Amino acid sequence: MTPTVRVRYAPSPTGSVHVGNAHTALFNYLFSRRHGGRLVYRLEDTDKSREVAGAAETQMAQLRLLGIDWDEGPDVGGPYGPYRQSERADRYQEALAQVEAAGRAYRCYCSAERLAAMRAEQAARGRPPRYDGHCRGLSAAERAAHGGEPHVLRLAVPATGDTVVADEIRGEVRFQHSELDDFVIRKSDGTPLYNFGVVVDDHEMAITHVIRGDEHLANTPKQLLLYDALGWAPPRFAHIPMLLAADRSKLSKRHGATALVEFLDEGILPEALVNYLGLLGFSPPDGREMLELDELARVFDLARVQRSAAVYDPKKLQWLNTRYLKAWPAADVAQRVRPVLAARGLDPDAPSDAAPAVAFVDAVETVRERAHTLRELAEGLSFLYAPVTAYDPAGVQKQFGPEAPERLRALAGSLEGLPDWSHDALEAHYSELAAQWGVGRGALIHPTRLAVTGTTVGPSLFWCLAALGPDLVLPRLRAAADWIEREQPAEAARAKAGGAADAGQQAPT
RNA sequence: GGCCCCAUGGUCUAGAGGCCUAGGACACCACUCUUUCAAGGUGGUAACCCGGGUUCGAAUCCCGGUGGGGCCA
Repeated sequence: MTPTVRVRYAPSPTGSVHVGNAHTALFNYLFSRRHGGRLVYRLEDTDKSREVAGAAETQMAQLRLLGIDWDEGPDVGGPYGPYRQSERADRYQEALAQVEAAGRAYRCYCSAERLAAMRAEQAARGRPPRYDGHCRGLSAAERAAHGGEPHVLRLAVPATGDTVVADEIRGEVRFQHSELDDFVIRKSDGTPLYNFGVVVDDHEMAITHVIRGDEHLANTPKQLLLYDALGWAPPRFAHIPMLLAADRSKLSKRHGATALVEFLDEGILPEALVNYLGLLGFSPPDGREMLELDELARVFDLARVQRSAAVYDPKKLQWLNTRYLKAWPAADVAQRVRPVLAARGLDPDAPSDAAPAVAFVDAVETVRERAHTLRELAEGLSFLYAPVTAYDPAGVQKQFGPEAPERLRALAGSLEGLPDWSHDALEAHYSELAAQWGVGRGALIHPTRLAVTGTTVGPSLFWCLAALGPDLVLPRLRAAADWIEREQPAEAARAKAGGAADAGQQAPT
């Protein structure tokens, strides 16, 4: 009878969710789902000085955005609560008293000065800083003499022997007791230290597997010693690789976007982010690259988790995102892009210009071909739902030469009566005009694109024209002609005078 | 500084002694497609950190070094 797998994710509410934390949360989630277990969300909110108001709620919301949810936690409750460390003070006190009563810990009255002097002396002799056990040897009488003086509680670590961490990923890691000192488990103000708190929480919440970042491996022997002192059976441990920045240093704010929301704001799909995170430090047996949350959960296996830290690469994330954008049904993508459009004041159902001739999903279907993010998709879509308010400057230099106004007007005129506004008909019409006017198609196509979309990039021009429809295209063509004359009167005048041998030259700036 | 972990191309990784003249993916480069930009297609550059062992045989096992990271202060 193997007990139900119970894992936990225990963040501090100090800010928004960071990719490293999301990675840890994800691995815990995957492991729990894979084994039909339970995921516990525990708030490590004892350090009130670092706590940020509202951060706990924000973090939970952000994780849920990724599709990661939990079975027990501060917001959903559960049979092993409370799930906030700040509400568990009495449990820590009980356990603290228990270790002390069992004689596994002792009070230390050493002053800060004595400790500092000791460390200085150790440093001078090139020794590692370590408590010398001064108060461990105190007699009952000496102890009594200290009475109620301020003190800390230290764990009495065995002088000899070792503690072995049987890590699920790294195998057996051995720590000599002589390397560990009698570490403090209760501060002079009575509060427990980190290592003590986790042990109590993990035990009382019946956690079976502690899956956490590699940086905790070195804390594990201390925790194991604590389990022993408390007479509790320890859980299993699995230390997963940390996430590193491109320069292989620990990920931090100064390395650009590391907060989950920053990616989401850029238009990365939560599904793509989860997929990417799932591939850092883990790879499925079949080598597939595109796996959504449920598929990852199906194949997740601690035995396939990498031991070395992983540098996280936004480029690959973007590649995955692009793949999702193309793979999903257009209607789904359309739903995702609506809020992004709304944030820019655009509503496909209520365009601020005349209504385009294309259905929204169809527009998404086409425009998504060249988008890497929802943001780019929204940008690519905007010419359909809002007037062109500016022209790409580089494009203006190239395409809006002195001859442009006349051509644009002529184009508008010839397009005016066109009975068929389909892609193919428009393309045929442009080919004809180009031949008739003795110019290359590009000389017509590029200025038109700039005039009707404001940019030099986008889907096939003929698709754009058909999508916009004559009601939008004709006025934009004429408006662009007017704009050019207004902005570059000298050139326009010269062209009109007929002496434009150097037509197409750059405008003086 | 002490202890611990880690080490396959720029990055994520496959590889659990012969299947490896080391595979895939991202990125990069070239070509191609083309009305633009992407996407796509094709091809290419690029790695087992170093040194010793063990073995008939090592990317794979052992030891040492180096490098990176973490923890403790």
